[in-house]
Amino acid sequence: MSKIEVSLDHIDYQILRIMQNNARTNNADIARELGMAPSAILERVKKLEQKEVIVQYNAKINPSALDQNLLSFIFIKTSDIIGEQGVAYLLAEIPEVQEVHDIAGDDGYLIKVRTNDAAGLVDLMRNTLGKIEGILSTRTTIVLQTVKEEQKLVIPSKD
Amino acid sequence: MSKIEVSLDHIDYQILRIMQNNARTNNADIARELGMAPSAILERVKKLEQKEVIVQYNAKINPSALDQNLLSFIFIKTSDIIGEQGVAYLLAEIPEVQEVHDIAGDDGYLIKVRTNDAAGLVDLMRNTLGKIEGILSTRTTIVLQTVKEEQKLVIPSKD
DNA sequence: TTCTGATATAGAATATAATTCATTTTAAGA
DNA sequence: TCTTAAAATGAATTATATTCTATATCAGAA
Repeated sequence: MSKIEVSLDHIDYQILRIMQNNARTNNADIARELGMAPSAILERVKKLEQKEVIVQYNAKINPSALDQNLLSFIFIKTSDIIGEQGVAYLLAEIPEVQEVHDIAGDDGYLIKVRTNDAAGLVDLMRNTLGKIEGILSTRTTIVLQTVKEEQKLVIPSKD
Repeated sequence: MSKIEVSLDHIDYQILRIMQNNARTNNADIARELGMAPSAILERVKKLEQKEVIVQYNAKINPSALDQNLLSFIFIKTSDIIGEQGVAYLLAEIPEVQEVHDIAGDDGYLIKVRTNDAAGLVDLMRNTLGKIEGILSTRTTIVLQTVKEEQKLVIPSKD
């Protein structure tokens, strides 16, 4: 997701606000809500996609429906040189790893991992992380309960 | 998002896989891909929503398009009693706070925060977090670069 | 002011898709 | 085998997406 410089007007913001809340809202409904023609909405949405303002449409699935009940954050110290991110890319390839962040001050990464349970986490650390060259140490934080988990951005109310 | 016990078959898994990758895939396309009638897909998708397997449809927006270029994780120690989460709910109400997790071992929370820049973070900490009773201390980790950020779950390939 | 070009929108026409519903199929139990 | 419930199909209807052309809007140049 590259840094982009785009100019969005308040109609774009309204579209983003609607889409962020329900990505399956159809153009006709958006058009009705904003008092515009569906074709105009279609054009704007396509443009937002094309400018990579809208990156993706996700269905958020309840982890417990797939029996994925353990969420963990792991700090990982590596031998990666600053600016290089060899280990990071390896981490990013692991399906259970949802996020990989290069963090300041620790010569390392913070990753977010979802597994079935504690056994699954141990297994992942031993058999997957354990096989990655360049990991010097890890520190794991277990999530007991998630109170909020969204990726909604704050959208300006005016231009 | 409550814990749920549901029985999903491999067709449900396939639908979830498709929806997770593109929540705007229409029923007709899913039907074509799975070799079924659109009406059958419609029924299943509605059932998945109703059973709260699919929780929400999100549009993922590029943060930099909204000039939100700083991501931070903050560990927060509080005077919350175990089991009670007064501070957590206050944190969850802050729009810039995307996630609030109750974590093990630290009498505290881990939150994920998105602001325009460092000044925005300082402002948030001073004027918003600073006003919350019960916060004992904070430790902030700044994200320099995000290598991966998804919420896709690992979906079983068989029942 | 008047023209020009670029951009955005509306609105009509057509293509696709969603939705409903009656019928059929399937699978498990009696 | 019969019964029942759940799920799927396929046809019919309604709604939406998409395309296209004509207008409208606006900024800058003559």
